[in-house]
Amino acid sequence: MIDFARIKQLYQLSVNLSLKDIQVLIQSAKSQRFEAGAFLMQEGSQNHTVYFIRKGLIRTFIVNEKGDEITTSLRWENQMYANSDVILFGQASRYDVQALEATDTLSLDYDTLQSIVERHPKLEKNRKFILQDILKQTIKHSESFILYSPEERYLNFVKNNPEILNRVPGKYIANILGITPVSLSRIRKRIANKQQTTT
Amino acid sequence: MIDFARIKQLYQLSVNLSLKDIQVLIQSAKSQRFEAGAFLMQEGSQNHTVYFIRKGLIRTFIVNEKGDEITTSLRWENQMYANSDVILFGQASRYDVQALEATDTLSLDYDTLQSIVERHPKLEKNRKFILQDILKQTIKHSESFILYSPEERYLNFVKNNPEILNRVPGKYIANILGITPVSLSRIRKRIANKQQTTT
DNA sequence: TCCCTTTATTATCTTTTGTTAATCTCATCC
DNA sequence: GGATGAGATTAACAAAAGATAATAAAGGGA
Repeated sequence: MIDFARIKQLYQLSVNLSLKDIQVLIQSAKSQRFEAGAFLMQEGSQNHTVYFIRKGLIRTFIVNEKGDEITTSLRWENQMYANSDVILFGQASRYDVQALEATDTLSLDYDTLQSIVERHPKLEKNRKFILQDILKQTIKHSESFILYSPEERYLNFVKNNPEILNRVPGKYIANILGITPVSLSRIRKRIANKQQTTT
Repeated sequence: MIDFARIKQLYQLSVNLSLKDIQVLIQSAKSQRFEAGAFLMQEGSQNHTVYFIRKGLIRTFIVNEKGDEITTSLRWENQMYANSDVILFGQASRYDVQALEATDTLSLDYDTLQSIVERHPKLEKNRKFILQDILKQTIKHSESFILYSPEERYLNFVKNNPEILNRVPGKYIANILGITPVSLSRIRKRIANKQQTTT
């Protein structure tokens, strides 16, 4: 039985998937739901799973020597998550991955995904597409630290991810911007004051 | 006639290139030399060329509103350079790319490279390999801003790129670390003082 | 070798951030 | 509805970074 909701979600992975390609993927993918607070993976794991988020929101964090949790990424609807430590660097995950809201995913083991792609060369283009897309985002993020001040990074974040602002505690956003929650609070105040003067 | 130096250089692109694959690439690649100070590309260009650096060193910089040059990347022997604005984002380059030393490259138009890869599926693995490698570096760079202080970033840079330190003006390194040259100077002093006290 | 230009360091001052802790706000659970 | 707890803001101080300018050092070219 074909689940049209699934198809629609998966279809957003890329522009040029044929119905047949989609079927191949769907048959291998598995639905998983994580309640708010549940962990998709934990530090030390070798979990090769690639997740596609149908609904919900997850964060990735790393615990530093001081014991502080540092959030390194947020992902939400129609985005992928794969653990770069495990999949790219071949090492145990330094990260924990946690659902911040009840989150519905489609998941697929990376090696399974690989073999499917190898047996279906047309999917290769999709893989490239996904890799490139992740690369684009990562380049932009990396560049933002070189080109912009913390305040500018915050303003850019607000502009580019307005729908996420009210779904996530600000302290996680602060981490991603490379600043402390206290500093983020001050930046917000500074911006508010500037706007007052302007208005 | 086969240029063995070229083969050796190209071979380092990846682990699993067959001699035949190498020949295909070599026949299409072109040697280009840039003297110190010369530009590989300039801001506004749509240059699709992918460069492989056989010898030498280049930097990528962007000119901000104030007119300052901000160096965003350095590349040297056995590394690739491709303009992400043009190739990934499909827009005119915001960057200038300049040789800091006399630099010998092998270059190939990206579209040509694409069509070669499409005609020789075994090269696809290599493309993946290269994309993944760039992604790894970019992730690490991006993460360093979230996880480490400027001082720690500098120490990491020194540890990971000792051979580059004496080939590049520190102000370019400062840019890449996301700090000002003046601040880098102070960090160096701070580190020197700490070591004195320890010894 | 000497000069000139570029780069690095130092100084001074201002602004921002980090750190820690206290206070405030708000949502939630019993 | 009151208590609880997580998150945000504010305060106060120390540390670090930015900006600008002056000085020192180094490197390259004639």
